Amino acid sequence: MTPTIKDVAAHAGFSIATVSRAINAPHTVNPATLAKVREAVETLRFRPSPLGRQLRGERTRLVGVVLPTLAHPVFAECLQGIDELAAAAGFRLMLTTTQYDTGRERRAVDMLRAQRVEGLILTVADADSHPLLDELDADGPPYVLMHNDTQHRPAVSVDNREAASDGVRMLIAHGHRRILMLSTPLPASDRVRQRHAGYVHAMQQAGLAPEPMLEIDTAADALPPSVLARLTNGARRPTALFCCNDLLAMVVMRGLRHARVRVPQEMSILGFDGLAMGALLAPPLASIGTPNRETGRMAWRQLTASIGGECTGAAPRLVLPHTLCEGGTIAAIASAPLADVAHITHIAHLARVSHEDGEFELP
Amino acid sequence: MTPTIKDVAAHAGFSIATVSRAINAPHTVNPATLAKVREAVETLRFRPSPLGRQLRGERTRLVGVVLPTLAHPVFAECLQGIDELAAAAGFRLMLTTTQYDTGRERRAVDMLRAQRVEGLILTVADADSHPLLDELDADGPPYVLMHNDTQHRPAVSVDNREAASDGVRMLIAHGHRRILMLSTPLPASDRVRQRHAGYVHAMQQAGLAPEPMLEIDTAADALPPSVLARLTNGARRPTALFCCNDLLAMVVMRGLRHARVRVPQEMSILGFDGLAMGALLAPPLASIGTPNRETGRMAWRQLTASIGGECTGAAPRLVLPHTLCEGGTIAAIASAPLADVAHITHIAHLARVSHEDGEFELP
DNA sequence: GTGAAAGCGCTAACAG
DNA sequence: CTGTTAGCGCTTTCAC
Repeated sequence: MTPTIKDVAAHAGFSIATVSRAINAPHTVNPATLAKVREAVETLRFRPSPLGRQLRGERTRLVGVVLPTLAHPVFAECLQGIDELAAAAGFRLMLTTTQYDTGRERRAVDMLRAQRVEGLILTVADADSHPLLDELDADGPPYVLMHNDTQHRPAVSVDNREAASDGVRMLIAHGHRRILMLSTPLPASDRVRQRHAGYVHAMQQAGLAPEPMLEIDTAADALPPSVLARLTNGARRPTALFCCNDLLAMVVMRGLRHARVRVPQEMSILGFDGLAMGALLAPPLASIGTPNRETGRMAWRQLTASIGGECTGAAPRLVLPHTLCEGGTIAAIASAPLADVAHITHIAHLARVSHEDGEFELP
Repeated sequence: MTPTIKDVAAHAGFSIATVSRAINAPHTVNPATLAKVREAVETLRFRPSPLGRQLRGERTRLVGVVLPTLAHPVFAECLQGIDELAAAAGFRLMLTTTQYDTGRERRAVDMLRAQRVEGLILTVADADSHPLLDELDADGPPYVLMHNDTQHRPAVSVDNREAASDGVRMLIAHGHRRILMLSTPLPASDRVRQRHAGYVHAMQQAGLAPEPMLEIDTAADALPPSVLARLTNGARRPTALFCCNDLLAMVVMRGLRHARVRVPQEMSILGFDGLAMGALLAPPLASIGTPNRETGRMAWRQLTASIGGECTGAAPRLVLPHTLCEGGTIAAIASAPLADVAHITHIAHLARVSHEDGEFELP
């Protein structure tokens, strides 16, 4: 069996208390004693069991992470960011995924609380109304939402509304007037809601008519005829598509390719996520980038601030800057000038970064 | 504070022993008592602390997972597979990533062993010679390697050598004779070594001359002139490229596109990994697919078999079937017939599955 | 059927 | 500076 502090004490010829002190407060023991204890620790290959410490109650050095899925690179990158800092700080990560299922979210959090995690980092389906989070606020360990875009709870994310607005304004600045927003058929997350609000805002600001999101089935091999018709026929035919995420954008690009619609000549495409892989497409996908790794890192920092300094009960909301990832999927087109374009110019200050965050790692 | 078994005992008017029994062996207590205890558990919202149980020593229900990175979809998908089964079985996952760093691998395993995990699932840089694994064999908890392709240790993976051979044989069957294998500049992992061995084997079997792997810097924006020259000039000019992974294949495809080399007309491309995203490229990337989610699941099963049934000390090696993901990046070309093509025909039995494993999940 | 008590590995008073 | 002791939350004999 693995050696315990008792074995070390016996081997070194001291009490377990002295061994404990030698390990946790070396300066309080006699150097000679220290040496003997260290020697015993070495020969027995003793590693103090966190369980004993954890049971004593002070700190478990455990943090729970709850994510919808790892199949989406955005969340995998966030987790990567958390893990970097957590490992360096000597914390252990307990991970669960939920597949966007509220029941699984609850079970996961219950399990993690039972394990006495010191804090939680989580991405939930919808953060605005969520009894689970209310409970956490009331009597739970500190937590930080990640990628959830809500005003009412501690969270780290980009401003999805503003980011979407910026993207749509860029499309408008390129001469587009009929811009349609596309989304996945899943029930709207807070993120997607915010992105649509941003789209609506930018359109109205420019005096253009926003439309409801058009839902696309990403599982299908091709775009259904009805969708294709909506995209390519009639006076309402859009000249640009704003896709609520990059994977959707890629699926749509494939669908258009099969339908012989040229991108960007006949249709401009803007995605959201800034996946590194988008830069490898032909043409490279223009997208709104979110700093995923950095989001994970900052969520960690916010959380440890709450854990360490008891001062502020809840971490504040932290808004990280988004970026515009330029690509080849947006064409400038000639069109009637707008009455007012003053508000468009401010996007110039945005850094034009190409996929800053996600560098691939090759196996 | 969170309630303990003591609080429940006090509330119900029984001893903590009875409460413990009511929870863990309900049939051994008086039904009336059971009801009272249950009621107390409900009102206090008592959740037994795993820490107490874990300290008692029997089982921690903790499993450690050590991966090189999550930035690569292959590993993220594996983890997804593990998590599915682990959560269902009531196990908790402790995760660490290593960035292919041996030092971090060791620290991660040390930390997890200290936490008294009941088992480990890990992907290491190179499994064949690895003191860490020898230690685990000697006195550690059971472990299973995932995606590491080695004969000498418990592992779940595809047969990388055979998979690579199958892929190269397919290229040969399409008429290709000058086939080059491309790899990333990283020090070779056991996987890449096996894949190259498979390439060499298939080439020699067909009487063709294998060549050393050509290393490509995937971080660069374009292919360097020297590489481009090797790929496009002279009599040794290859007609097909076998890339040791899909991301590399995509980078190479972009490089060729920029150099105005048409795929597949002037160059055929075969990748390895079967990333779902490959199907979204133009043309869709042909690749050798690995069942990642299933690899994770099977690694879990192998591990729990070792944990549960003390019978076999070590789980055996498990080889999962690979698949050929058809795409549009391979062209048939006319070429001199081979002396012997009998050995090629056997690839017909391989399932031609298009990206069976990785369905995207959209946020 | 139930309770008292010991002990898992460790830390933190409190004595010596 | 070091040892003794009392728990942390829980399970598990062993009596009653």
